[in-house]
Amino acid sequence: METEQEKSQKKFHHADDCPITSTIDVIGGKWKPPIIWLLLKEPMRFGDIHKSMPGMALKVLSRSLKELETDGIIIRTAFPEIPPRVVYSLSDKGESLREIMKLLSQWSREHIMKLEEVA
Amino acid sequence: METEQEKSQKKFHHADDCPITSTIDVIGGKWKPPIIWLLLKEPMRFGDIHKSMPGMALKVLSRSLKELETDGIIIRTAFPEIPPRVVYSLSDKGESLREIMKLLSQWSREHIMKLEEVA
DNA sequence: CAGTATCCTCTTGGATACTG
DNA sequence: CAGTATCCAAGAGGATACTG
Repeated sequence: METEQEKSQKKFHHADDCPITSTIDVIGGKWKPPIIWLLLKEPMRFGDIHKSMPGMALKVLSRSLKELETDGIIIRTAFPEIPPRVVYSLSDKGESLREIMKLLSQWSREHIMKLEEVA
Repeated sequence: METEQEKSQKKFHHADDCPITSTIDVIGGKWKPPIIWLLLKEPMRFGDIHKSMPGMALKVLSRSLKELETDGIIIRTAFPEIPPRVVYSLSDKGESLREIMKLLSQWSREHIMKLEEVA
């Protein structure tokens, strides 16, 4: 009998069709994982996210947030105040990434950070 | 009491320190996931991997394989024959990605492909 | 405060030709 | 067969100045 993995492997012939690639497209890149990771803890304002990521250019943050919003991972809520206040939070779809994020983080601690201790 | 997630979030202030980012660095990019996915099924020769990924440039494949080898994910075995034969297989560390890959693939099927059916 | 606009560099990805 | 070498295009990432 055919396994689940074999079934889904038959589905793709190009990388674009690979189910894993399409997930990486959504959560991949240098800054999206830390952004999701932060928002998994609590909703945050634009400026606070920025402050939490020293080194990330403003443009990169705003583009990342826009893409995550387009992909339905996060929700942007703007309050019509002066000065403006914008809060980003995870959608249900974004929340559903929690287990994956935990696994990715765990794998890193077990397979990457331990090497650094040795080095 | 402090959760596991809170503990590891304290550890990073830059994206480079984010544990999830360092995992994405290893398995991210356009072609690495499909390569790992293929090798999770069985060891494969260079040419066969190439044939399985139409559209991927040779240079990209060889660079990806080299990086995966450097990161300890795959093992390169060259047989001293003419014509040469080189087989790539997963290391234990690569094999340990199986659960993550399954989750990523599953998430895609549940949250991305279903949208395409509607569209 | 929450972004845009501009200009820049570096990496990734890609097509094609060539080699041990 | 299993790659390299070369040249090129596109996008990600980054620093800084500006705006509603």
